This record gives sequence, C-alpha cells and structure tokens, in this order.
Amino acid sequence: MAQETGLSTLSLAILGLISQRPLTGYDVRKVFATTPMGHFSSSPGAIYPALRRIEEAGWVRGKTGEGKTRRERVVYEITARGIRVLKQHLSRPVTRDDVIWHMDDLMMRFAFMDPIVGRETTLRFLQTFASELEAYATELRHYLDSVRQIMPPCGRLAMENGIQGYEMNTQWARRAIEELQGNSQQAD
Amino acid sequence: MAQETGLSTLSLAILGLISQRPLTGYDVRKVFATTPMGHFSSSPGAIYPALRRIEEAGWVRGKTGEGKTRRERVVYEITARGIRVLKQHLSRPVTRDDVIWHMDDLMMRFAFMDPIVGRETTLRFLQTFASELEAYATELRHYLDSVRQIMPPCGRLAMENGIQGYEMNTQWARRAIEELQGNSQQAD
DNA sequence: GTCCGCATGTAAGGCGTTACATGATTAA
DNA sequence: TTAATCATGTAACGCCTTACATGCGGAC
Repeated sequence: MAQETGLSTLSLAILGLISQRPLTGYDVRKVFATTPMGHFSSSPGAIYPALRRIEEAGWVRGKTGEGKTRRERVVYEITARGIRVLKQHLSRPVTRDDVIWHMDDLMMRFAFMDPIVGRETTLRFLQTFASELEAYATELRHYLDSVRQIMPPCGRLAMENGIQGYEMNTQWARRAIEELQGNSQQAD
Repeated sequence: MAQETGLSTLSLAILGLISQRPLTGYDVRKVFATTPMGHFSSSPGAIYPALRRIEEAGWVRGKTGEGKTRRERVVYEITARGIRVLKQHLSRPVTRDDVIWHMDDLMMRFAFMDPIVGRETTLRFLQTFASELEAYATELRHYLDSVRQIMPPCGRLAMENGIQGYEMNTQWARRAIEELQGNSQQAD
C-alpha cells in the first residue's frame, strides 16, 4: 500500500533482502520466521505470490537449477530495474503522513537504505524523520493536554503510550545520526 | 484477525467506542479522523461494512430516525451480547504472541478495558503485558549481541529501534500500574 | 522405510483501500 | 443558489490469512 512506486511493505521487505544477496523464497521465509524482521508473516501464501509479483514487475529474476542437486529451487536476484525502483522508493522524502501511517514502512526503508542510496541520503532521511516525529509528538501532547480532564484514565494512558513511542523514535533517530556520522564508512 | 472471538482490530475499536456511548457511523469516522485513535482509516468503505458485520453478529443494534430531523442517520448502541463478547475479548490473557504480532490490538484492549472488566483485571493485564514484553526484549538483545558483528550498521540500528520500543512499552506499563493503583476509583 | 525438514505452491475467504455515488442540510 | 458539510453507502481491487497439497532428500 505504499505510494507512487506501488511497492507494498511486504514487497519492499523482500526486494530489500534480495538486494543484499540472492535468495530463494524459502530463504525469505526463514528470515521472516527466525529474525525480528518487521514481524512479517512467513506464510507461503504471502511470500510466493509477492515474489511472483515483483518478478513480473521485472524487479527480480528467478533462476532455477543452480547448485549441486537438480531439486526444484528458484534463486531470485535483483535486476538493474529493481535497484532503480528500490533506490527511488528509498529516496522518497519523509512526510508527516509517513510517520503517522507508515512507520513500519519507514523503518524498513531505513534498514535497507544505506548501501543503496548512500550515507548522506540516509542521514538526511534520519533528520527529517526526527523532525517530523518531534512535530507530531508535540502536537499530540497539546491535544492530550486539552482533553486530559475529560479522558478516562486508561484512554489517557494509552495515548501517552503512543506519544512516548514517537518521542523514543525521535531520540533514537538523533542517536543514530551521531553514530553514523562517527562511523562514516559505508557498507557496499 | 484476532483470536477466538473473531473480533478484528477494527471491529474491536468500533465496538469499544460504541460501548462508551451510542454512535453513528459518521461519529466513528470522526473519532478516527480527528483523534490519534489507533491510527485507523476513517474511510467509509471500512467503517460501514464493519458496522454492518458487528450488527449482524448481534453485538450492536442500529436505530434509525432519532433526534430532531428525519435525516437518514443510524445510531448504534451496544447490546448485552456485545458487552459479553467485549468482556470476553478484553479478558484474554496477554501472550508472548500478542506482544510480538498484535501490539496495536493490545493497546486497543487496554484503552477500553477498565470500565468493562474492572480495575483488577486491568492491572493483571498490565503485569503480564510488562513481563512478556520484558522477556521478549531481553531475548532480542541476546540475538542482537550474537549477530552484532556481522550486521550492517543500519540493520543493527533498525533492530535497536525495535528493542527500545519494547523496553519503552515495558516501562510505560510499570508506570501505568503505579498510577492506576494510586487512583483506585473506576470509571463506571 | 519411514519421518522430518526442505521447497514450492494453490484455493477460498476476509477485509481494508481507493474511488465513486447519492442525497439532505446549513452557511455564504 | 452554490458550496461545504453531514451521512451513508457500493464496486473493484489488492493482498494477506489459513489451510491444504505435493514431492524430494537425508537421517535413523
């Protein structure tokens, strides 16, 4: 459900993984099942159709019959077109809308962006990420203050939980900027 | 996509709101559009079908033609059956699975639970919520430590972001417990 | 020689999204 | 009277979910 590029969050996750190194569908499922990757479902009914879609879009190419055995096994690798789309998707500016509605997409973008778009763009991403988050958190705080009296205690606490999440993310981003500036070499 | 009761997160949100006071579909949309409520979509294509479903399930009852004008306007109120289902759904214990896959559902449950299931159950909810979260965060930290060397810096940072989110939620829950214990009166 | 893990898929169903459609009421 | 807001919906589409299905390879 992502913007202009038509890259859903799941497709982005898969394409990002394959951009790092060629993978089979099963490999992707394993990553989703065994790592805390975006807490995606590893169900075959999600992965294989998604792989087919991004292959039909020309972003990856599947190769059969590699390796020793002639077992059915399709290894996907990213195409030049795929890299282009990925780069375009990862370069999109962070909007207020993104931080409100597409946090998971943003974190996914961040996780893959450094090798694809370069350190400088990554840092710019974090800057706007942090400031959009901060602005939104401030706004929510104001809203909360204005309704604090009339809210049931648990509703208020639930809302504070959300706000603290945004504030935490803001701080995380600022720390990340410092870390990445200190360590300027780029994974490539 | 929620467990046994067949109450999706959106249905839960709507049912929870209606449990507080009778609402029209448009009212629900306004709440979603103007408050930070779970960042749901306020699109009519989501709300009205969901309302219809929970009405068909017998959890709410719609009444037409109230108020001054004879404008088409359906006010929904929760039924005894709806309260029963809500209570059952809100009383479910917090599982490890929930904190990994259904955080938004958990926060929604929390936001509505106090008046429906009582302060004591709410506190128990927060207790298990906190300990499940803490356990999972610890586990992720171990995992992160074990792969720290071989991870690209941004992948590591993305993962730390996730872990910090869990830790933040743990602390939030502990603070919430203290607050709710201090202020024992119950919204009813 | 049987069971488990690898590896790939399909089918039905549910539900949210975007976009479109319709009509009543109120404010300018 | 025109526009905005109130209020309710439908249709097409996409995509995820659960469940089922299939066959190879290695281990015991």
